[in-house]
Amino acid sequence: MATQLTKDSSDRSPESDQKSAAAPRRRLRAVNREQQIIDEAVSFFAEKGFSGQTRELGARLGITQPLLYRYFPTKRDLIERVFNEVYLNLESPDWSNLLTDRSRPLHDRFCDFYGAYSDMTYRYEWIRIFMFAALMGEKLNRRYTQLVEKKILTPMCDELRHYCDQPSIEEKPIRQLELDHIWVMHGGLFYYAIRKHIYHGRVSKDFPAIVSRAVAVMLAGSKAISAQASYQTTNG
Amino acid sequence: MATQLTKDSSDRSPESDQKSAAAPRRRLRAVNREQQIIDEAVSFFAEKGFSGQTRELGARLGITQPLLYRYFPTKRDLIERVFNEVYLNLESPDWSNLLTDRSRPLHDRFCDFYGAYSDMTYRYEWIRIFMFAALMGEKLNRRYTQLVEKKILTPMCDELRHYCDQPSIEEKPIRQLELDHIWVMHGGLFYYAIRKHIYHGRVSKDFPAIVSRAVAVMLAGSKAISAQASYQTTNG
DNA sequence: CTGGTTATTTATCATCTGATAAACTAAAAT
DNA sequence: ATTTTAGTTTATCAGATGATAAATAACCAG
Repeated sequence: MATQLTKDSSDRSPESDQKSAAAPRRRLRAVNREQQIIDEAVSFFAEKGFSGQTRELGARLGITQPLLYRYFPTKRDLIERVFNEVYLNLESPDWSNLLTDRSRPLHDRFCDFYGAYSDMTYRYEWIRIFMFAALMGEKLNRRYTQLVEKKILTPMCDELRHYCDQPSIEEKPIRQLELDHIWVMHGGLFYYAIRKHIYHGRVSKDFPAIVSRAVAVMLAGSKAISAQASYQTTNG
Repeated sequence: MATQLTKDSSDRSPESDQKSAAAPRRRLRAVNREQQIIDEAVSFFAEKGFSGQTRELGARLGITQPLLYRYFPTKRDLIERVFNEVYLNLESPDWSNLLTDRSRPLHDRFCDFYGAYSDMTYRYEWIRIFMFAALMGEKLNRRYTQLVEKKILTPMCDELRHYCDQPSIEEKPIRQLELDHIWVMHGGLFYYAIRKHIYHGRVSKDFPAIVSRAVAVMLAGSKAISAQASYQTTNG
């Protein structure tokens, strides 16, 4: 209670007549200001969640809160723009090319993929906004995980089948259980970013080493297991 | 203003003389009411997050909002009790006994552990409250992950070393990278619950099958990898 | 049945918070 | 220099929200 939001305007004496230091209210072109707001909003909402208040966002930008409403009709509209900003990059890259180039060892392909993928998504802002959105019940997350299943995990699955001398996904369709198996590795690596950026826990810096080992174990283990009948796809 | 808080007292006609249906304001003993509030608060905050409003919580309980403040001085106090309720169960069970019983196959031990562990933690309320708390910056999560590392992952690591004919953790201490390796499987399985309860994504029902396969692959893969020099602990 | 205890409600406060309208002013146009 | 445009602030609203005090009534003891 009584958490004063009024900043320190009270303890700034009215005698402070330093004109130059007073930051003479610079004006930006609309397009620039809008982008500036979005950029700061990404950082702000990533830190505070979407219940963060518009006045505080304004303060971080050095502008007043009503100015936000010149550029975004509602807070919700601003949030949608933030989603776009963070999410838009995801459609663009075509990971499957990286994953399915069979002229290279599978281990290397997976490692390189996670190098690129983690650069894009294992970031403080990305991870946290993604999780905040998920907890809010945004549809964004389901759409994204479906995209991941289609564009990343399914190709991975096919390559893994090939690696283990098993029929391709065209010959034998993928079951959810098989996707979930790949999800364990994929989610396990993603969880590294969750531990880092959401739990603020201690994680080793050498993420490529984690990836390399996880991939190596997964490949070797899958090959060994696929030799046993019990883990084969049961339809046959 | 004039958002009527009085529930549906307005649209209940004064002629409704059904004494029984009118729910004549039952009183509970303080202890029972307190527990009832906590139980509902767990469900409520799990769904809405901790920015959920006390009036809505009261409505779900069929009581007025000020009554909450008879039992909990502030909303924060109620939240702390919710943390306790969800978190308290964690200290009690001693997983290491289950994990370190070398008279049983390691695969079975790991599978049984995840059966019990998931029953406790892969629940809607637990997962979501845990994630909400983490995003709020609560210290609960770091404490918990440290507990997991100490009580679960470290024993697992030791058993895995033994399984791969490597020196015990007493002979050669565990590095963070090695913990992170186990974290990939552990977090990967936890991520199944995240996909289910936070993303509301499609997951296969047969979680034990996922565990069994993930464990089998991890064990076989680790054994295969440990034969290669490149993935040995480098100090030696 | 009566009176006391206390669980519960009603009424209300103070502040927060998203949003709007009008005044203001820096920068561009003439 | 003057006018015009448009970026920004000041003032303010309406509803939301955590919290408090006093009134009410259900339950229990005698």
